Amino acid sequence: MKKTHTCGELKKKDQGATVTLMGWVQTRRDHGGLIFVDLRDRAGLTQVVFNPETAPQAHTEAHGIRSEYVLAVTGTVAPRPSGTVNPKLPTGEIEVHVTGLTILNTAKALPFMIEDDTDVAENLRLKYRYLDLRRPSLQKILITRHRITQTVRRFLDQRGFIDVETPFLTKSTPEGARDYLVPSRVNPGMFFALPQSPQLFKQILMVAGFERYYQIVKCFRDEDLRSDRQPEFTQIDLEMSFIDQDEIISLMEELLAAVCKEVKGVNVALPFPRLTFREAMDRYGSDKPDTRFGLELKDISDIAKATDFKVFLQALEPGGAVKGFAAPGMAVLSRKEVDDLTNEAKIFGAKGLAWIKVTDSGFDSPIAKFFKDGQIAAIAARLEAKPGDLMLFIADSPKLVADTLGYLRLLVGKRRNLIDETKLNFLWITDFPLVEWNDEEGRFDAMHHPFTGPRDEDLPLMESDPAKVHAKAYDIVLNGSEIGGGSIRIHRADVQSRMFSLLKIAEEDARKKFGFLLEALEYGAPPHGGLAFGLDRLTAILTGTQSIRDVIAFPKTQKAICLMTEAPSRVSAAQLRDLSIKLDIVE
RNA sequence: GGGGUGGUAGUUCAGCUGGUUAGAACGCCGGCCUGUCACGCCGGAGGUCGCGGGUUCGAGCCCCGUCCGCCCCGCCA
Repeated sequence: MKKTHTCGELKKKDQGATVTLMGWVQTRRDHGGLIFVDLRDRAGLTQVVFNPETAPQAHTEAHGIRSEYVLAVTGTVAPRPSGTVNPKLPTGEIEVHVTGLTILNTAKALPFMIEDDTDVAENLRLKYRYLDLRRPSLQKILITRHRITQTVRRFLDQRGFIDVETPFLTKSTPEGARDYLVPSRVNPGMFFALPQSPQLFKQILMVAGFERYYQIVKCFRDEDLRSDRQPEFTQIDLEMSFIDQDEIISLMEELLAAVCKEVKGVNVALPFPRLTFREAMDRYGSDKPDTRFGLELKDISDIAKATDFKVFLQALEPGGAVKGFAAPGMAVLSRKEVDDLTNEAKIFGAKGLAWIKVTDSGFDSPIAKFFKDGQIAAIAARLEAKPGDLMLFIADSPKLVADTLGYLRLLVGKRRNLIDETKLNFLWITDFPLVEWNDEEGRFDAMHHPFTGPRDEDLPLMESDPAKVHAKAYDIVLNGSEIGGGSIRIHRADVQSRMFSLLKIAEEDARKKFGFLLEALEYGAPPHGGLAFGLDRLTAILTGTQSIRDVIAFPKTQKAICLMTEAPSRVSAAQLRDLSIKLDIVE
């Protein structure tokens, strides 16, 4: 017996046809006489009918059917009697009058129901992931993910990119995130690392002359999880030779446009807007701003300096900033609600949240007494605040001000429903600093990674004023999420060694860690650069889901555990012995 | 490492100020039902109140510890 159709495709025009469907029992409605079963497969639902008069044997067998039994049914497609058409189902005009039933498998009573609008605890969903994944909404997401990767592969193939696999068992590099380590049995005491990204390999492929490389590939980072971070995640990774930043950016815009066209049917406008890192931080307090709404931050340090408000004055002294924005319509907030906002600000280490309500008659604020005539009005003008608005201010170091206000801006945007969820706002962030100061270590760290090229015009500053050097690095942001990033790489060994000395990485250490790349750069490395997209995040945004766990078939919990397989787990003493590993755990 | 939040029937939840036998809905099981699609009607079973300790005459409820899920800070590009 073979299935002839899916459960999602039969229509009125198929009436009279003899068909065989195979699928799962969504629901059974037993009327004593007639039995209705909604049969489900990945394509949809079809109602099949067991009639005791026309098919007594099948009807008798159908009594034993339960939810999620796996059935093969053969029967005739018939239009539904008038008045019983179900407009909610694509197949709702027809039903299948069953003549033959085979129960292919039974199912135990389920831990939860297979339906889209479920609110089952996520730990149960993850334990029984195979049941969770039966839900059409999750299947739809994974199918969309498939369509995204297919579109990407087609596009990149057409543009001359070669799919090359790179090793998963590779070399640990202490920079960046923590590595997942894999012990080498045949080399006792030695470890591979799972790649945080194929970064070095794709550069080597450029040296090898592949010119255009791509890979849709798993990456591994042993850091704490978030709703948009899994320990293993997928990158659309690519690298090109003989190109500059603008060429990569416009090609990637075409790629993203093709993806949006395919999965959303939307023609996104090209080119995408660009902001420099500086401008993004100044205006939005974030290097991945959500530009679907306004509420831009304004610097009021100059006005604050002239007030008598000690909190502002003390923050400004050591090079701090006072910034704020106007939260529309939030002047009605109670004292408690404003206190709640203050507590949100404190998450980021803010010592407090200054606020001024703008009313029809003037201003209302506990700090008003510290301001001289006209100062509050000047601030309100700067923030373009209107009566009914609540002006919010943070005074602290520039980084803390940006982090806190960037977060509050998002919070207000969400609470005031200012975000148009139908928008797809792509945005490039460019001109990142090459390095950032690491106070704890007392040296500069690479902002992107140590192979990112400095802007040509900034090269002379690498030794004299490193903080002022800009990188040929770019991030792509979609609706406030960083969905990708890349850079033009350093392809000359002399620039690379200046970079290492700037980062206080000794020549010898550099040789030990990535000598193979440095050596490769000495054998005719072409100028090259690339980018990697976070496929999981991109898919999450395009499918409108909150957590990337929903776009990964078998995700891990916040403790990096797979509840279905119960990985990670203990291993046998023999396995450890093979690997020359002794555990040091207090039981 | 830290902050927040949740954990009571298979599931989602309610459970008052600590007080008799821990409830509801859905699901499940049995019976009835020939046009349902949230089928309907009747009946029934089902509880380690996450786990451990403490306070108390008495704990689902209070205290301490601990485990797990989720959100976040740190971390991570």
